[in-house]
Amino acid sequence: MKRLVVLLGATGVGKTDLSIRIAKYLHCPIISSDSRQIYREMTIGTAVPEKKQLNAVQHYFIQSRSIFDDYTAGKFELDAIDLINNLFSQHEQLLMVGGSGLYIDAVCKGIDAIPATESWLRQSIMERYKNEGIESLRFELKRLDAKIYNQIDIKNPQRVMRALEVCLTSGKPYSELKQNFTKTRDFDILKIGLQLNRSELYDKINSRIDKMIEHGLLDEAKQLYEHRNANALQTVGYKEIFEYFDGRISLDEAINLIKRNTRRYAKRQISWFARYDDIKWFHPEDFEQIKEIL
RNA sequence: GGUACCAUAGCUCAGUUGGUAGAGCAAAGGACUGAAAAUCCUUGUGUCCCUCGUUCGAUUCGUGGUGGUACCA
Repeated sequence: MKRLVVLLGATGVGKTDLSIRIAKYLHCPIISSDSRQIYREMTIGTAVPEKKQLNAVQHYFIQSRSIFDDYTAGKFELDAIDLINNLFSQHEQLLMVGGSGLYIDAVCKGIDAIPATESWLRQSIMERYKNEGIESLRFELKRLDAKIYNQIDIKNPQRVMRALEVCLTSGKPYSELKQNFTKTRDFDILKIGLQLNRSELYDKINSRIDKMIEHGLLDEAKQLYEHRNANALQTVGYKEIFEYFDGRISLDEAINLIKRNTRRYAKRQISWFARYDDIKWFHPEDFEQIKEIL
């Protein structure tokens, strides 16, 4: 059976460097499962691999979509599975690398097929949320789909809006479509997790942010400022700089906020990965030990 | 050196008419099937600076000290 090796871990832990070594060792390309490096307009703030690294190993999905594309985890599942099936005709093993938990799940266990929603509908639901508040949306959702109403976190506006949006586009209760069904893939999956102790990880994160600033994150953000409302730009490292451009905070404050928010993001990733029970954990320098299970 | 004010959670501070205390931020933990670097939830015991005194009881009042800030010299 063919095998997909999944390299995961919190942001800044050292996935990229190790992924190049693993890919060279396995003579295989790299499939990115990173929800932000996929956008071609963002480079510095998302810490895409260096040119040298991109040239050394064939990469897929890195900077392959536009921030105007409305890309989603659902599309990623379809695109990635398609690609993986093709690549398996030439490789025994493939390497997927990235820290976006939902994207990793989309590939490893699949997400339920749900009809695409129209963007005008989401717009109008968001308008309603702004004007009428969450209660009105909850009330309607409860009426349309009491089952999902009891399942989702109704304190979370995004969940309520999403559920409502699905009910309204599909004309069916969301609970009928969302079955949390785990697809069995016709390839094996090996999850390799990278771990550092918390203070070491936070140090690496902090110094990485300083480097991003040195490498011109401000210029990059300036280019993207006019598109700051795009989903893709709701991203740590950009939204704080936009606030600085708006004069709401100083540059120092923006940098400190980027560091803090990146640390929080890393913590959320760690929580997400903690629920997988099939990860083999390693220190990012432990290539020799990792080789033994490849 | 003198005078005034301050000293409470990692930080900024509130408060206790004397019955050992609580907000914001930070931090930690968690949820999460199409925005996911998003979004949401939960979590506050700390010699109330030290000393002696008054008191049944002091973080709260008083004395003395230590440190800080401001003004005066």
